Amino acid sequence: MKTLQNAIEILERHEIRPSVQRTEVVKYLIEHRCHPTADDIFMALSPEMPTLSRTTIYNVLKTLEENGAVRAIVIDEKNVRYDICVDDHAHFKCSRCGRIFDIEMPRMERQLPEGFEMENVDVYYYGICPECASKQ
Amino acid sequence: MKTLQNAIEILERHEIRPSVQRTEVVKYLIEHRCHPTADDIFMALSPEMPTLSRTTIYNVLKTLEENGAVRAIVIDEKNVRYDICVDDHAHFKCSRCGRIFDIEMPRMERQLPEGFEMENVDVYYYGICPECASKQ
DNA sequence: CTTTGTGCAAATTCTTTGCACCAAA
DNA sequence: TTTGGTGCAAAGAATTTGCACAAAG
Repeated sequence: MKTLQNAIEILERHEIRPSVQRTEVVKYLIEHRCHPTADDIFMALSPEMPTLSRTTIYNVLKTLEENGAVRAIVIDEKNVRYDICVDDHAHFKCSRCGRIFDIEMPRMERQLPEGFEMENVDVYYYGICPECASKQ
Repeated sequence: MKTLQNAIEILERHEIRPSVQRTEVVKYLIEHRCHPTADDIFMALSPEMPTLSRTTIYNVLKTLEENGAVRAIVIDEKNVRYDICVDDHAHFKCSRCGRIFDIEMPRMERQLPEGFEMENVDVYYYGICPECASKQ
């Protein structure tokens, strides 16, 4: 399983010490590119790490986000979702099945008004995914 | 005060019965295009309507959103913000002062993969607003 | 009178805090 | 031996639910 090495590399590249918990969270995010919530991650890791705490998940995700290793997705009104940072991409949320898909970032001419300094853009599409569209 | 007439019109256009509470919420959203939260609206209307309940604000906003009269903005991780639906526009959040600005929607070539049916796009910019940028 | 809207209190959910303990540099 | 990381229990904040009463058609 080389995802482990991969996870450690990501942490080190972002100057985060690769503790067991942090490594496991990153590993999970690499293997599950389905934009999990903090609780999804907790529930998934909890069985193999019985003493794991939700607080730790929140701590880890906060650290990862502050250091640019993950990206918080707020496409959902309920809870925040997380995505390992790779290339820049947009998100598509299917309003029928609720799944979130990675979508190529649209090329857009950024014509911000005078004086606005942009650091980042998030693009969220809403609609029906191919699967839901086909069945009905 | 013709905002009242305006508010009633908006409600009727969306086939929502213009109760006092609904009309007041819409009036507030028309007059305050600063993307308030449910609580902002509650706090603002509460003094003149002492029996008003937060539940009602949530109910009203839900109805308005379901009928397309307002738009929920989830640019913020904490709470949902609301915007009266007018033309299509993007949002810019200043990471220094936290204010949210309306920005012209960027022209973008939407090249969604085969099969995805788009209903809506949200574009959220993050950065520094002119005011914060000028005062260094 | 039947349906729709309002609002209180309580419950729920997601996230954060305070603090003590453990581990690594 | 000091700093950083983890995790429990409790607190906090935003939103929802259940239910009863009020209002409108």
